[in-house]
Amino acid sequence: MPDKKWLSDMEARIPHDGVRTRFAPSPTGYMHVGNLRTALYTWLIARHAGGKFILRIEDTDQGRLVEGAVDVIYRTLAECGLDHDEGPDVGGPVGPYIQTERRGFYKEYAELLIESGHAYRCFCEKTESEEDSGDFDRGPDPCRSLSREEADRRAAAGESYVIRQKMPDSGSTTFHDAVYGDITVKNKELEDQILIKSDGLPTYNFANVIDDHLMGITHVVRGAEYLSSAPKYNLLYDAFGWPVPTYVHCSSVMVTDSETGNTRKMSKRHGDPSYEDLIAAGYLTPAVVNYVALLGWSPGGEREIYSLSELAEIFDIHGVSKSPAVFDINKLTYFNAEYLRAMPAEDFGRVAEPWIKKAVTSSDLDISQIAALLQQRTEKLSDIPEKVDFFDAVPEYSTDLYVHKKSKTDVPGSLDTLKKLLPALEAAESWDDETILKVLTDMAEAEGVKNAKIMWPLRIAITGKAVTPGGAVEIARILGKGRTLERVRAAISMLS
RNA sequence: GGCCCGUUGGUCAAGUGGUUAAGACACCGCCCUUUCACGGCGGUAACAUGGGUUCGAGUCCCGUACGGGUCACCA
Repeated sequence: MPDKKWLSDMEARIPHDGVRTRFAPSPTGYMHVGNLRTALYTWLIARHAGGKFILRIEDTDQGRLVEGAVDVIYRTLAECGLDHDEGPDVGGPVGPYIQTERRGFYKEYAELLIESGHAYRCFCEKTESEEDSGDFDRGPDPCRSLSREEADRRAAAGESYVIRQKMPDSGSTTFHDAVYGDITVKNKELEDQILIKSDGLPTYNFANVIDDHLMGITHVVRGAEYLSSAPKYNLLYDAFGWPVPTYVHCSSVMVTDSETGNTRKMSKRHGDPSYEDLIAAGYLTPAVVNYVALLGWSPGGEREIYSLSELAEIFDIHGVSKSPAVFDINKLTYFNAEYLRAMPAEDFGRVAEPWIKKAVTSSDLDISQIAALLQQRTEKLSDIPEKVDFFDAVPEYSTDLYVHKKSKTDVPGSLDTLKKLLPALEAAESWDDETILKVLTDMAEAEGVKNAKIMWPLRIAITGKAVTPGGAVEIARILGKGRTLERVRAAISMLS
C-alpha cells in the first residue's frame, strides 16, 4: 500500500480502546422489530464489554431517503435506552458519522485498490431499461474496463463510470462468523461488485468496510442477509491489509402470515408492526425490548424477565441462534402484562390514564381508582377503553346477562334482588367497600343465599357487561352512591 | 436455478455423545374466587427424514426433504 499522508492520518485517528460496535441503519423507513433487535444486540455487545456503541447513518442511496426517518431512529434508540457514545448528533473522534458527509474518503480508498490491482474502473453498456427480471442467470453486467485517462475523459464529458472490485479467478475465501462459524465459498462464485456508483457515492458493501475500519469497529453486527456478502468484505479487508472484525450475523425475524399460514420475514410492506406500531398498540418499551432480546437469543436459564442493564451484564454471543425466529405477539403480550403488573401503582395510573380517558369522560369519576382495578387485568394498554366504557354509561344489554348458572341467578330472581337491594343501598350511610359489601352480604344472609346471587345482578345492573374489571362492590364504590342507585333503578324498570 | 445458511412441541427455546428431552407463551382441565383476571396445581404436544460413525446420537459425518437468505449503480 502506498504511503500517503492522508492515509496515515486516517489510521492515526482510529481508536484501539477495546470493543467498539456500531448500529448503521439507512434512513429509509421505520424501525422494524428485526432492526431493533440488531440494534439491541449491537448495543449489548458493546455494553457487556464496557465498550463503545456508535451510531452511523448510511444514506448513500439518495433515491430512498425518507424525511424524518433519522428522527425515528434517534427517538427509538433513546426510548429503548440504547444510548450511543458517538454519532451524528453527539460527535466523536472518527466522524463524520453520516456517510454522505464522508463521500471524499471512499473514492480515495477505491483509487488505492485500483493501484494495487484489486479494483478497476468500468463503463457499463447495459442501461437500466434493459434490465431483465424474472430469471436468475443474469450474471455480471457487460462492461468495459476504463483506463484512468478514459475515465477522466468521460468524467469531463459529463459521463459516468463505476469502480468495481476485482475478484480472484480461483481459490476460495473463508471467513469466520461468531454465530455461524467458518464459512467457505469459491472465489469464482463471487461477482465483481460495484464499489463506487456512477453518482460517486459508495455502495453499502464498500462504505461499510471502509467506515468499520476507520471507526475502529471490532464487532460487526448485522442481519444474516449479509452473510453471502461477507467473503467479499474479507477480500476487501485483505486487499487493504486491514484486520477483519468479528462478524456477528443475526438470523431474520419472521412472522406467520395470517393469510397463508406460512412464515416470512417481517416487513413494513406487509404491514407487520414496527417498534412505533407496538407502542401505539399499548405495549411498553421495556417489555418490547425484553421480548425482542429473547427472540433469537437465550441466556440459557429459565428466567425470562430482564431489565436492559441486566441483559447487558449477561449477554453472550454464544446464545444467539442460527435459525430464524418467529415473532409471536402472544408472548410479547405476556411480557407486557408482566411489566404492567409489576409497575408501581402510580406509574401504572400515569400510563393508563390517557387510555382510560378515551372511554371515560365523566369528570367526577376517579381515574386512579379505575386504574387500580385495571392493573392486574390489563395485557396491553389498548385493551383498556373497551374494559371501562361502562363507567360513562351502561351500554345496551340483553336481560340474558342476568342469567348466570354459577351464581344461580335468573331474570325474575334478579329483578327481585334488585328491588330489595335498592332501599338497602339507599339507606347506606357511607359509601366505601366495607359498607357496600355489608349491605350485600347482609342481604344474602337474610335471604339464605350465596353472596354471588346478590352480587351478580347488581354488577350487571350497574355495568351492563358480563365481564368487568373488578366486582360489584368496587365498581359501585367508584361509581358513587348516586350513580349506582340511578343504574339500579334503571335496571329495575328495564326488567319489570 | 447456482451458491450460502438453517431444521427440538403451534411459537420462543434449554440441551455441546449416556437426561424420564428443561422452562416459557398459547391451548385444555381443576382449585381459588362476587364476574373477569391474578395466583396455585395438573395436562395435551417435539428432536424433519434416510443412511453411517459409536457400546451408546437430539448432540458427530453424508444424502434427501422442507424452510430461509443471496445472486442490484438497495441497504
